[in-house]
Amino acid sequence: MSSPQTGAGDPRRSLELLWREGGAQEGRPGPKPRFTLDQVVATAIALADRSGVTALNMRAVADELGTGPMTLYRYVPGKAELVDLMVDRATEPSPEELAVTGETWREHLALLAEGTWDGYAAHPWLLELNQRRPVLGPGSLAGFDWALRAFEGHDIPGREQNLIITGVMSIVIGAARDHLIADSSDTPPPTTESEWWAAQEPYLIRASESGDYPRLAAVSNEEDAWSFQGREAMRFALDAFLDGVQARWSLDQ
Amino acid sequence: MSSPQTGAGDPRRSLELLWREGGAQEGRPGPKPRFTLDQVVATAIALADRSGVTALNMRAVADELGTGPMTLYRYVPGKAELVDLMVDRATEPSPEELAVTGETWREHLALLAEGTWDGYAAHPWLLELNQRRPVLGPGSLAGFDWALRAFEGHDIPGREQNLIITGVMSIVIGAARDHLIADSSDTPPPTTESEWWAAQEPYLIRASESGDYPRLAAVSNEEDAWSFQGREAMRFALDAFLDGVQARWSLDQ
DNA sequence: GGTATCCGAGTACGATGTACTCAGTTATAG
DNA sequence: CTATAACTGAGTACATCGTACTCGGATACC
Repeated sequence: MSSPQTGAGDPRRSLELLWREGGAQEGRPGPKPRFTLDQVVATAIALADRSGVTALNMRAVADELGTGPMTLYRYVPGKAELVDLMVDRATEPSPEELAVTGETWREHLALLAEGTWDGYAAHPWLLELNQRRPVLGPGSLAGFDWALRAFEGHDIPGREQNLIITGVMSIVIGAARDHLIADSSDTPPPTTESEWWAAQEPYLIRASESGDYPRLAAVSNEEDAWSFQGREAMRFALDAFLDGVQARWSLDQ
Repeated sequence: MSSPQTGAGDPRRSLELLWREGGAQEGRPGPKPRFTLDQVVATAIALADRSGVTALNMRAVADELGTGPMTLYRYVPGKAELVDLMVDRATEPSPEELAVTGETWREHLALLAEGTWDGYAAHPWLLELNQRRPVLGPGSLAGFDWALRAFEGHDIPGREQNLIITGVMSIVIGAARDHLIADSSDTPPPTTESEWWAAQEPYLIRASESGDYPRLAAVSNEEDAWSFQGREAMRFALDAFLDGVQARWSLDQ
């Protein structure tokens, strides 16, 4: 029942941590830290990947590192800021991803969508966070900068470039939220996707038959009305959106 | 640092509560309940509207009602289920909204988008929730059924109707998340939208100047690259998406 | 009126984030 | 080489929040 909120951390602290390039401070008295910030963040991400967001708490991360809960506070000001760091790190495009570029603007944006989708598939806890405003770190900026490659050589105002990329991201995140939330293995109740719909079904049938939702009933009568996978839903909306974008600027692919 | 997760409640319990039409049980021994489930839910919504999701806890809701925390558990099995009820109630279209219909399918979907946007503006805590799979109650179904009116008289398969509506919702929610999250008045740190960006600015400038993000730097140089309001961003993506939908089925508006 | 049932409230416990403290360690100054 | 100063890691403890358990009292049916 408890989960962190991204961006709830003091943005100043999060940004400071995000942007200080692992600056190993030299020439300081005292022992060397036993861990690095990167290690802490990586451990927390691994834990979240494995056990979901509800299992992500300071004691668990500390256990994973073989230390006490309070030791973590030597590296991050609090849990909220740790989550900010996790998000930026998990959002960072890999070198392989950075190396790829779509042949056309449209193909590039499709790659952006697919890559983002894959990212959520690998780190479903990202979807479970309360993402408020994004904390912009090196990872997110690298991703955004890569996305902007789509428009190189085209004459589109920066404002519209932003709006287009934002639109793509909204579509991907929306579809991912609907279809990709893996009920983190060990959060009770362990309701799988099928159990979920099985529980709803009797009520939906009754609702259909009640006559209160005539259009819903009509649609539900069609055989495959609800039979689409997440990636499909994402592609559908994405393609329509990009069709519209293409027409709007008479873009040559 | 703590917040509820929608859909984390046992769906069976939530659904049962959602669909039992305030069935006042008659002829039972024992005193009459002091409150109704509706009252509890309405109180919780009012509290969340006023103070945000972090202030929404069982003790606070109980205080609001002038009773003890445990009394609430006579009406709901737990906080998660209460939140499910709140979501469905807050999502329910008002009678006035239900009465309106767009002249064209496109206008209807635009009304859907605007109405949803307004709903998030009125209940920003909806955006702060970890919405997992939706728990379908009378409110959500009524909203969906209303949305489906867009396609009455058109020959579009139900599956595509669903996909289109889902796409619209993704776009609205994405834009709302980016622009509408009102940092709930009293959650620390009380960072407003402008403070937020002010904190990020120096890092963004340094990032731009570092040369690591050349495309981002180019875009940021344009005067109004980031100057759009949320509703604008939503309309932009929505219009492009609907353009694409329209072309795809050669829809006559 | 007896009785079965249900309501409201109080007490208390477990989980979790984190403030505070202190002993031990180690890089630098002399 | 030694003294010093700062910093690290760990432990203890408290506040918050969800909620299990329990019981006295009220109420409708027989």
